[in-house]
Amino acid sequence: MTDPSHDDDAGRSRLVAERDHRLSKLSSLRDEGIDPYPVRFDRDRTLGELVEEFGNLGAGEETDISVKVAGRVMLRRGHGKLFFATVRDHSGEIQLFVSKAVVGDDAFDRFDTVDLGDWLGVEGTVMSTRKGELSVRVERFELLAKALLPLPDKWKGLSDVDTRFRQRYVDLIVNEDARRVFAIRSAVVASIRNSLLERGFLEVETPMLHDIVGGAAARPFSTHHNSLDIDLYMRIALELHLKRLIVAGLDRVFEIGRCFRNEGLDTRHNPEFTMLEAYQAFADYHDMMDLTEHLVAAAAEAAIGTMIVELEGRSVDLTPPWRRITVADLIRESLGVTMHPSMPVTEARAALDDAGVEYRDEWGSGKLMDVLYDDRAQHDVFEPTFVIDYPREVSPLARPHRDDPHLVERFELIVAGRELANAFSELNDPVDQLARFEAGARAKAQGDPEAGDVDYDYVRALEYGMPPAGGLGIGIDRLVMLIAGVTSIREVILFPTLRPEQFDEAEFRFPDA
RNA sequence: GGGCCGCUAGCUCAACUGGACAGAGCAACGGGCUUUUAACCCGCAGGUUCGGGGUUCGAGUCCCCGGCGGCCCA
Repeated sequence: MTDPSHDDDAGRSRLVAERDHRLSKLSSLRDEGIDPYPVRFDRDRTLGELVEEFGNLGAGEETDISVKVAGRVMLRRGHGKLFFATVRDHSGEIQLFVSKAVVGDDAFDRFDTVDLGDWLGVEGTVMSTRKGELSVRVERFELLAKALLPLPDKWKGLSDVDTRFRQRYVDLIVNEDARRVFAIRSAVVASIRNSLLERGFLEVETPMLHDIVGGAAARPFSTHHNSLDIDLYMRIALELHLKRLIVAGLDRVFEIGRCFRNEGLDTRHNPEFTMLEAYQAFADYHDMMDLTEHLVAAAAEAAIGTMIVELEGRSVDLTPPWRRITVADLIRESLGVTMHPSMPVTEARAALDDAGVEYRDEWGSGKLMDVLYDDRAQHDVFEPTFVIDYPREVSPLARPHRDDPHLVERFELIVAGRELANAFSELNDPVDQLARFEAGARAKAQGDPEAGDVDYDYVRALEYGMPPAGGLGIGIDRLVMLIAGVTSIREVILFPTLRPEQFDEAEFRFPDA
């Protein structure tokens, strides 16, 4: 390969030229016996801790307290025989004050070769500048890792969404808001986990590889196990294994885990996403509503310190209790139409015709009612609302309603027109469950790609007796979207699914060292 | 899958109804500066305008095909 220092930059991209320039800095350092990628650095505090400890230093005040800190160089300001640099770690930022008189001529020249994006370890004393900026007066510094590629615009950051998601590491370096969203995500998950553990729930992990499809209506990803020579599916839900544990007598269980659905990608769907499911013996769906209110409100409080969230220019108040309304009442309220799963199909179809909603011939009144709710009523629900009592036809794992056998004891939590949670009083009658599995299997045989299989082992489990139980599923990604106030699921998933990038291997060839 | 919108320097963006050599800020490079705060000042360089084809005296701009992305819909 050519020596970059003698290479002709003409005709090459600015990026390649800059990278080559930085590569030549690497070889210069190595020539001087300096390792540009040393093995470790002993810092004695984080930058956040440094700011916390010395934040009240008066302007111009200097200490003789020596510190060792590390961070990435984000800004640089040269003044002849003085450099200012801003370095950042995960916890905060600090200014470096690098004086030629303090570090000496050689080290000062070496600092001149430091690039934005480099990681530095420094040792020096804590001081405040004349303008009152907390700084470290650098006495020694060490390159901890060289950055070969330039950072995006130091002020505007990176805004191209494709690049932001493909190179999330760059997004997180330069976009404060991206860091904020993932801090919120971590706090939300921690809060939910803590809330459930406090209530006596046991956290479990169940298989992601399933031999049959069940627990939800969705198309699965298929894979193959070589040594057993069987096809397997990535799980589309957590439900059926967790309920086996309720059969087992585990009483209260939950899992926070990845599910996979082989569907399109849009602002609300990623092929892999995170679900919380929790099951509580001896409880019903009313108990699960109370639990949901607590989990969501506590998560918002923990993550952003308030239950008022801002979304699409509107405020949503998550303070419990939330409105509870039946599907039938909601349809009546927003469309002026009365529907019930027991109504004649012709009348149900007429209601959808009036609303301009399309349907299929094989759908019964319950399915038609659910579709009308889904298409015409759900989107207008903005404040947190439990929509309850769904048609039995669309809820194969939920228990029949205690007052109306055409309905099931089920709710969805709707916020800002989006479904955040789904829960039931769980069906624990093995005879009824088998019949519903078989109905689903018939639909699958007739070509419904989202229908599931008969899970005989699950029916067998029910035959051993599942206590009455309430179950709850919450889409964690959507909950984080709500609390963080973002409108795309890709904003809350660190590495969302993307079309693979095409690389040119020639761009990754390095000159001989 | 359908409709609409977009793709210009490493990043963020300009470029009139088709008109001259495609510009600017940041980053980079060279120089100056020992208290800056997106430091500043001087200088210099950087382009397959997503790709291909077409129309035209002339295309970043218009047309066609393709790629990638975004939004909306199913």
